[in-house]
Amino acid sequence: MLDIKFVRENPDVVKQNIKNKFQDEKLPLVDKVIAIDAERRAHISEMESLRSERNRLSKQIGILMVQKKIDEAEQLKAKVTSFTERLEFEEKKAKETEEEMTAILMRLPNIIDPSVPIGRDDSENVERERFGEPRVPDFEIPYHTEIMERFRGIDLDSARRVSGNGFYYLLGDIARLHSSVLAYARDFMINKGFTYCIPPFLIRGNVVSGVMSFAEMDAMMYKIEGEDLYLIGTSEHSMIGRFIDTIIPENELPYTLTSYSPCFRREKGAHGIEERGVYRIHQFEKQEMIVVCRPEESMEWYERMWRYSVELFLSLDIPVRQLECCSGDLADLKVKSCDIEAWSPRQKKFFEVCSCSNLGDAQARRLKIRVRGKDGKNYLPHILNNTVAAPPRMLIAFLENNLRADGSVAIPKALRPYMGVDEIFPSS
RNA sequence: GGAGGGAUAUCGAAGCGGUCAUAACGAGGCGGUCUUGAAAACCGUUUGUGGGCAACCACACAAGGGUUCGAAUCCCUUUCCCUCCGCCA
Repeated sequence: MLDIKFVRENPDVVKQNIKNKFQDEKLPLVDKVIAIDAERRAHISEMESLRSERNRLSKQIGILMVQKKIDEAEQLKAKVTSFTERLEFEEKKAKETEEEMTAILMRLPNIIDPSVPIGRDDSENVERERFGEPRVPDFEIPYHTEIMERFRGIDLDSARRVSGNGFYYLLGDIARLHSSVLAYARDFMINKGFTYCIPPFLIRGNVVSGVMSFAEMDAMMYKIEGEDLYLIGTSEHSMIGRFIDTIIPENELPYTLTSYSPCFRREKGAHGIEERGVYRIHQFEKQEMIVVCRPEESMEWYERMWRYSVELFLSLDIPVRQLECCSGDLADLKVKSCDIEAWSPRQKKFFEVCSCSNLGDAQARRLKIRVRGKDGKNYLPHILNNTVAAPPRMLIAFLENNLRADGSVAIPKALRPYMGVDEIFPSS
């Protein structure tokens, strides 16, 4: 969400940004929102002067009442009543134009960073760098569910009967691997100086609508029947919700948080649930990182954050690449974002396992999250988020990359303290 | 779940239909006087958002409605906190 003042003063910048994102259909919105804003301010001025007049007269009425000058007071009362209708009209108009303005502002994309590559859609995303050696072994790598089944590590049939498609039972070593990865990811971030946090897994409707659009809400969120509560789709929802409508003392920044939560997603719409396996599911667990920082530091944090993901995956012997989102593929709220993709020796290509985003001040403006500066003035912080690890999906990359010809799976050194063993063997 | 009490600035707290929300009164923070330095004392200063070129104005007393010429104050709904009872990991 952009600042209306910025749009008013820099309409050409806003329009060029829309063109860069190939959303030309939104171009007319810029002039429209500027016009509505002018109308809105006119109504506000009129409303406020009427209120000022009413306050002045009401005060006089009070004084007259005390002095028992009832007739004069009654006359003034009539005078105030005479323009209440006009006041109510201006109040209504001011509110309406404000809502119209906000609705349009929500649709205008955030100004992207100059470094973002210009491109129409995900096919034009840019590979920036590869890390590790993508290898294709000389034996065949089975589909990830098959690897898990060899360990008696997954039961999708029962999950379908119990909960439906998009859920899983993990068992034995595979379940332990899942927990180990989460615990390792948690400690990895704690060692980077992040504060570990376990947030609420259910949040209120007003928090949900604060952190996402209505369309996203409908496509993603599960609602608890008869309660004003939603299951979170990611811990980011409750983590950011924590700061809604607050003023943060500057000396507390940066907030560097790493949160754990289960994530629940309806996955309604475009992609739907992947038919086989644990690639795209209704329920998974995730370790996340969130940074709230001063605007001038956000790009530095962005670079640091995606590199943390790279470091974590390399420490588990999983080759990755950084894929930068081009302008057209970048979500409207984001200034810059990239995916960390893990190597799949089975598919002989990379697939998404982490998503790192710098949202600039857009999220803070929407949610009224402010920082009190040393000079006493408030400003909007920048907010970033990134995946540390989402085990069900990353287990695919883990198992494929650490699988040996004899069917056993090597446990990388970093994970051994959590797994207790160097390798795991399929059940006979 | 039942009964009662409460939510006002950084904190405590007064105000309980008007003429003290530019929020009394305390405390804390900041600046100053005094002091070799510190403490104490004294003086000053300390909310946010929006509109306006500005002077200034409007809005905000948990949130949202209502009554009224006028609401922190009265009424309704919701949320949170405290005390007691019941239930329960």
